[in-house]
Amino acid sequence: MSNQQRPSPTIIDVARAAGVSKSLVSLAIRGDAGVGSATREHILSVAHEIGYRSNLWARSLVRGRSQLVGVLLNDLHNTYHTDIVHGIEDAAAEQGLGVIISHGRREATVLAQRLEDVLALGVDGIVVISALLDPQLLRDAARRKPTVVVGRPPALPDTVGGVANHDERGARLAVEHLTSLGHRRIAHLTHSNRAAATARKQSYLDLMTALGYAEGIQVLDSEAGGETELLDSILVRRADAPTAVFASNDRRAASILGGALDAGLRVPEDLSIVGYDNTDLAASVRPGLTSVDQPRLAMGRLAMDILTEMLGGADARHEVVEPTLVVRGSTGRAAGTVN
Amino acid sequence: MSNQQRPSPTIIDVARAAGVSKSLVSLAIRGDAGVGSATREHILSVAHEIGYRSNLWARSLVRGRSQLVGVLLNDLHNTYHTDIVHGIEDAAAEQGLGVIISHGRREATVLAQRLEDVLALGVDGIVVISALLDPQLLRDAARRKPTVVVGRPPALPDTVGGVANHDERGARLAVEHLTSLGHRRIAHLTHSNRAAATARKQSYLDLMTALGYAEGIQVLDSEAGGETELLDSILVRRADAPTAVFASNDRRAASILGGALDAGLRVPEDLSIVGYDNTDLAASVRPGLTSVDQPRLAMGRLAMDILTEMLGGADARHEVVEPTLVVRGSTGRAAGTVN
DNA sequence: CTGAAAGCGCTTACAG
DNA sequence: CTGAAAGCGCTTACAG
Repeated sequence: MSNQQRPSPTIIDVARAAGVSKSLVSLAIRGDAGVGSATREHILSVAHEIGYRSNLWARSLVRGRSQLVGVLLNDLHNTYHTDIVHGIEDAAAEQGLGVIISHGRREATVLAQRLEDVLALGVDGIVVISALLDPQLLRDAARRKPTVVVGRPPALPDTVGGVANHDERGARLAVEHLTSLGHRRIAHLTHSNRAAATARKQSYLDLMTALGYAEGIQVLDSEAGGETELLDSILVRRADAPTAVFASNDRRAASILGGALDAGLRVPEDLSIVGYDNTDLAASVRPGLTSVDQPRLAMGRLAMDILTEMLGGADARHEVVEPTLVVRGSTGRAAGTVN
Repeated sequence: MSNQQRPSPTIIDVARAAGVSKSLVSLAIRGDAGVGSATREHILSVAHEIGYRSNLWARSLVRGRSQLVGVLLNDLHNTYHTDIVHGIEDAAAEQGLGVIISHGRREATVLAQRLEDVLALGVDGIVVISALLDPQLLRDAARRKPTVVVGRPPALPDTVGGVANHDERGARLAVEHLTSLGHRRIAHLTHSNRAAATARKQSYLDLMTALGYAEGIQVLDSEAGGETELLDSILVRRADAPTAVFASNDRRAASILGGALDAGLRVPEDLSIVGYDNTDLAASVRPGLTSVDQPRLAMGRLAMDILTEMLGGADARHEVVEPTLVVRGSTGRAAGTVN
């Protein structure tokens, strides 16, 4: 029952047990070429035997780095992040770097605090998977340790690395898919005024206008009754009711899908729906959500690659990756359209 | 553009700038009562001015602890974990402890490696939110640092703290709900042979038998065609086809819900479905999933409370919490049942 | 190929 | 109330 922990052995204990000096133990453990192989074998086996483990604090203190990178998530809940983290971890492992994860519980102030915590912990670099952080905070962080952001903060300082998907093109894929199915009145359901959401909206507006469907434009605020408004206009069969909606993310798309089904509407017959991010949710609901997919694993790797370069002294750089469209059952031909 | 970081100031820099000795700086920063308030103010303002931040490595090295706890997740993807983590964080913050998160990407071997990494990092204690870890590994971890498991590993050593929900009662809630709606032929969709799944299955078997519905028992392996088998038997209207299914978790429940809808079945008219865990997914799909809810936030807090006790030298203890049932649209009266 | 010494940044007794 | 000294566990030149 007792949970007493005995102090873990140090290189001095190993040195004593192996009958050598502690510097030799240090060299042997780190695989220094100047140690005889017989000696090294002996020291290593003794170390293993007495359960020696290198003390990361001492090692980091003297070396001035920890071989650790901190990953900050906006929100643990968002499955969108998961693949990005995996990409980061894969690339980090290849560099012999460990990864520590922290998250802001969707609060910018909490996230800022976590950034501070992770920095205080002594990581060698930081990847922020969030657009929630203030550019000034990012700039400050970058002054302390190489920092890369995945996502689209309001303005990315050039001292901070960046990876983002091409939101304009993603939105274009969504709108083009719908118009190719014959939709002319396509609503856009959004809320946030973050850069990514703004870019998606603007791209939607531009393309609708360019295609000559300006009259079919309808921007709805998902947090201000936009969802209800949209569904009502379809239910009462208003002539200008949209036949399709492009939501700025899957969460909103799933929400309006649920609302539509609850109201007795058929999807996609009465309403086609496109989301953004291609999260788990998109595949879990019925009908499945057509959604714009960001190459998340690749984005994570890319972020870590940029960080690795910066760790090596290179300047920060910004990369933009191409989204693709994943078509599922939530989109179909517009009513009255001939195939 | 350049990402040069200047070395951060140490207490020696602060001491020099403030015109005092470095020990005094250390005392002042840690708020030692023996430092005059004027002196303390002065030192603190100088420290702030030159951007001093305490070096965690050095501090941990000399104090022998880091004020950090490691949280290990089976899988970042599982939203079930999120609230537990929040509970842990809330309780940890009250103790002035920081939290580091790591995860096993659903692989027991990866998780074991992460456990090792987190231990090597020098955390003061560990909370494992997973039943994936071998009891022997847990025992070894507990010998090094206080360890608490949330979930139900095959066998929990008494040197390891534990928090779990009462799976037998949770399963009972699910089955009782269905029988109260008139269901007599209730299938159980499961796969894993982990302790939690086994307990849920056994409880289902016991209750069905005790209620006299032994003939309505049908255990299906979700990974071995069980889902298809179940749906087919309903589609071909076999006399003994189940009218309801209790899935051992929400993921399986959502999967069979999707399959049922894809096959043109109505839920709950043709099939009632109950899940377990009450994850986000349960509320996102349509109809919403009736699901057994574990008090996750409370479980996280409880785990951290137990860890705090152990950090103070107390023995490990095991707690079991009560699940509740959240009813949504996926369950309804059995066909032919009079209300 | 091996050992003695200095030092990373901090905390902790211990004198004054 | 304040300062000089030792030491946490390690790595890194530097002699031998």
